[in-house]
Amino acid sequence: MGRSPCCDKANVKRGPWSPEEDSKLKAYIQQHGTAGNWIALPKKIGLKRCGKSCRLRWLNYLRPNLRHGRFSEEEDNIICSLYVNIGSRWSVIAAQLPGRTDNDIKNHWNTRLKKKLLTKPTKEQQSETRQVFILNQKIKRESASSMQDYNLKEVEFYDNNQLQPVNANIYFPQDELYYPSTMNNVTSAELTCVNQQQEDYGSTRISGSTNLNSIESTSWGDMRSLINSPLVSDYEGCQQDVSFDESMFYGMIQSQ
DNA sequence: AATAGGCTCAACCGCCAGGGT
DNA sequence: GACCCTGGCGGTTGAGCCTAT
Repeated sequence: MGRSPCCDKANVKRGPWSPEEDSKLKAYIQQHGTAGNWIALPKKIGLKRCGKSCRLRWLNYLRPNLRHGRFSEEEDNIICSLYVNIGSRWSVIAAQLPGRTDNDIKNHWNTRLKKKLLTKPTKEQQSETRQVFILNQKIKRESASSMQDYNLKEVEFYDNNQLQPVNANIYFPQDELYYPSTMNNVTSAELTCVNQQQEDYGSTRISGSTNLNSIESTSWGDMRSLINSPLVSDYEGCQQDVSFDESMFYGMIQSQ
């Protein structure tokens, strides 16, 4: 015997909600709340809708302080970072983006971000990306160039379990913006500390290459561990920055 | 102008966990 | 412990819109 349905499907209306249904539901919930029982709600209001449908309509469309419309670049970055870390736990991701629903984020990911981030670049694009990066690294190292040569991209690393943000700075080559979506492909990284007190940016750098494969998994959480490693944290008085070995850029996606 | 194919997103489906009996 | 009910969640669908031909 199968499980019993949550409502009598023959007698409930399905499909898009009418403005009248919306206003009935909204007015009732704003006045009385849900009383912790969605299933009983439509009967009380006089709606021929399934309780689950009412709940979804309220959560995704009618409740106050919802934001619809285009996602900002910052929101995209947060979604991507969290997706890399925790996967398709849309409700957890939505909790980090006030005003956005899990359904909105899921749709946005499935229709736009997934394609944008998971499309493999052509070999030509990879080669071009690599050359640009090498060139910028060369400029950075040899001429002790100022920070204007690089776009500062502030990224929040999230702990795998607790979702506590840890701030770090990443410098991307000028005019190049990369999404950290393919960090799972990373094989090595260079951690760099930069002392802001020194004019010569390059000469104060300490660095150490670390093979991320030697750690259990390659995730932003592990990047956090690296940042907090003795190599970096023992170097007092320095600003913590992270730069990447060129091999990390293989497979990364260049934004428009 | 007509039409096919792609895209978006609201809504639905079904599974699971947790609480109550 | 078994069963039922409900809320919550992620995956999927399909109607309507958009765009290219």
